[in-house]
Amino acid sequence: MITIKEMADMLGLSTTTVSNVIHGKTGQVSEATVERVRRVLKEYDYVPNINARNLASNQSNIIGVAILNSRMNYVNYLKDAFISELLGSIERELKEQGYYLMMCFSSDTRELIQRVSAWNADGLILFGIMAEEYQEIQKQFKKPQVYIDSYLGNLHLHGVNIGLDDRRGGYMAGRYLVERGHRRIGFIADNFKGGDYERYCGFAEAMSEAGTTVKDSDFIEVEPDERALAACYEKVYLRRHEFTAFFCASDYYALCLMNFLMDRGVKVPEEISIMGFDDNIYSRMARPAITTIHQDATQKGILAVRHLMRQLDSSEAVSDQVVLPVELVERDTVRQLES
Amino acid sequence: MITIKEMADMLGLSTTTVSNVIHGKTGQVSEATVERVRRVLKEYDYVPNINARNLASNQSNIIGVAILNSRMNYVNYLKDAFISELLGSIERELKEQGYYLMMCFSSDTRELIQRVSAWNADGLILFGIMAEEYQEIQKQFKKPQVYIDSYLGNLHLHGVNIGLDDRRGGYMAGRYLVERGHRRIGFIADNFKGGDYERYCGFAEAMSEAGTTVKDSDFIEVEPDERALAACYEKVYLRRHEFTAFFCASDYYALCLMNFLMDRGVKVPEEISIMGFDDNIYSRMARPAITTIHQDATQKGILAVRHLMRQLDSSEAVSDQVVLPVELVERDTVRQLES
DNA sequence: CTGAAAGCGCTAACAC
DNA sequence: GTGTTAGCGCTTTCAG
Repeated sequence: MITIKEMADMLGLSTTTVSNVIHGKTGQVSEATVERVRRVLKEYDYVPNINARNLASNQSNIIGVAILNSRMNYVNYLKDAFISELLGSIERELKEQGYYLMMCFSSDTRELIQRVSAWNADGLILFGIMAEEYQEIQKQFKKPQVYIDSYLGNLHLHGVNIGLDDRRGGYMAGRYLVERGHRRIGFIADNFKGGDYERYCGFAEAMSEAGTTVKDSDFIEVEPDERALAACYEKVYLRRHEFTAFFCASDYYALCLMNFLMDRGVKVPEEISIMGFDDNIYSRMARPAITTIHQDATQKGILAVRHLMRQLDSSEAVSDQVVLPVELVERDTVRQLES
Repeated sequence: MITIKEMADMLGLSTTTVSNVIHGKTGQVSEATVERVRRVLKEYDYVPNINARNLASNQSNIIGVAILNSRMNYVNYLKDAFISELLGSIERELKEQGYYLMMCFSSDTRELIQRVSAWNADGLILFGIMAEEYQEIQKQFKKPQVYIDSYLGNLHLHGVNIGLDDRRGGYMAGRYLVERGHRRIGFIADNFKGGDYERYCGFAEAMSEAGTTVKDSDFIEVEPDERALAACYEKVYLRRHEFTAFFCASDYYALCLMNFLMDRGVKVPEEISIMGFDDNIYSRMARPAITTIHQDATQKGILAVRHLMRQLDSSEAVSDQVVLPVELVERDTVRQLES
């Protein structure tokens, strides 16, 4: 790999001049030398040393993409369809903008911050952050950041959060089920914080508008891991007669539940109705296709990057809360109950 | 962010000494100073500047992970379940070994090489490479590399290839179908190169053992994009009476096909049988669950990293071809035909 | 229009 | 045990 200095020597020029034509600052350079330099650049197939560049310029064009999950024993984050679509979308958009993406999957805020500091990342996109972590990050990391699906309670937000109208999504699902005569509905999620909690609240609101209150025991907490999930669903199966429908906080859980029940001879939606949340491949490809609440992971990723770029460009702190809309996608897993 | 020099000044020591205790080269340093340095390290929360370190040491601990796909207009590679599982597994394993992963999704070999050269990556893991690209990469990139699922024809391999017994997988599928009385079988893939071609050959071999030859028109080429795929399946639907079964080169295509047919009232497996390949979430979660050929993406990722580490450690070129076994997973989409 | 030179933060050979 | 020093390749200010 040839260096600027070598080329400069070769041409009898200074490194400054070579560097200038590399960066297109060609206003101050004569046509002739520009041409000579360009030729050598091509001929020797010059590739800049990014480490040197970053060191000298004190910026990196790296954006860290963090998925923190304190309670999680996820083995492979990318097995999650939502996460991988989101990450793929961010990667694409970042590349388009000339930035590099650095994955930061961790369960430890300190580790995350160390990583991005060590690499001198120019910005951070964070997914699924809660209030405590948020505060730690704010304290340690002073560069632009965009949050996705993060619930910071009533903390003042420094930066941008790309969120979803989770509550309304939950409400729409609840309302839809209620309108079809369902009153005894189980809510399934792997946590009751953040977005899932909001979905629950919206759901409960719709229920109470219909004059039904949701009992604590209608909350069903499951575990993400495939085997643990099956164990949870075993219990759900035993309790199935308590419910006419289940509203799951993700399509994945909805699909797993549906399969679990169908494999035991329970008919969906004849005997039990199911709704999901996300409208990703799981609900679309399921048969019967699962009625769900739509959100757009790709769009979230794109928006996150755009907002980060805006901060990077303006170099002034922007605070913004963007809330993406949800939409009900009616498919085949909810039955109209006769009254 | 504090620097080594600052700490050294602060302590009245040289940068060497500080650097030494940072790296645990504490043999040459007195207990007392080690302690003093450590205290400052903690107190000021020292984080090394990786760009500086890389520049000075001329290595980066970065491993590029490349997915080249020349013919592909993939919008989002990570939407592919196999790729994202593989990538997640590589990420995890790389982190465990103290390396950083840099994604290189591109359709252009030159771009890839530039990227990894610019960052001074220590090694490369490449997925789905064909002979021509392989030669280009060999010429341009001189550091350790591991290939995954790459078919290099009869080129001499420099490096390691983690492959799959694709041909045998195809053969097993073909044989299985033949044993159940199927003779008119469509083969569905999005290309007829590399692994998919091998799968086809194995399949054709099993067919010819049964005294049937596969016609060119039994080759059905589809396109990855969701809408284009539907258009292809429209044609398949019209030709459905030519076949009693379809063998798809991926679970994804199998699931899409099954849904497409079922949505039009075709019963699977009663009217038509379907087999997939991969044994990933698509075949497992489908109903009826899809009979398929198993392979382990996570394992591939882990092996790729391990083999790369071996090369990195020994610093001698290793050439190796590892072929992972396949296995037939019998589920519910193949019917026994009466004779 | 072009060049000299300082410095980014760290490593490592070598000297004391 | 500890310190000096010369880079790594590039950017950027300032001077001609």
